[in-house]
Amino acid sequence: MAYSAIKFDAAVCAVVAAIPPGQVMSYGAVARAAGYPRHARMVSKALQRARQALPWHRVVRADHSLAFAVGSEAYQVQQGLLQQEGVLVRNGKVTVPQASNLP
DNA sequence: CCATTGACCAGCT
DNA sequence: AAGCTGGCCAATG
Repeated sequence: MAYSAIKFDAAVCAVVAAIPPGQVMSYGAVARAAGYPRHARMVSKALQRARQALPWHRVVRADHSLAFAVGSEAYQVQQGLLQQEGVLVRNGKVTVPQASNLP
């Protein structure tokens, strides 16, 4: 099956849009959920291409650090957006407050 | 068409 | 625990 950037973008778009607030997902996880296990790096391209209002800030690295260089504009923007969602960024790593209650 | 680049990841030292 | 290495695969020059 040939790779189609359109379908890939659509799948990534859907997955990212489905990430609930206060939650984050790694690029690899998004790629897998979209059906493209090895395309972690392509997710970034897809997000750049997607001009829609996607919650791209909920996509972080597998080690929970932001994908941008520390101190860069994008970094601060993402951090701010996450903070609005209730996600804190400390020591270069995202930290989600208890989003679920214990049963 | 070959070489370089990336909003990455898992494994090893 | 923290850093390095190779692998990955499409986009770009």
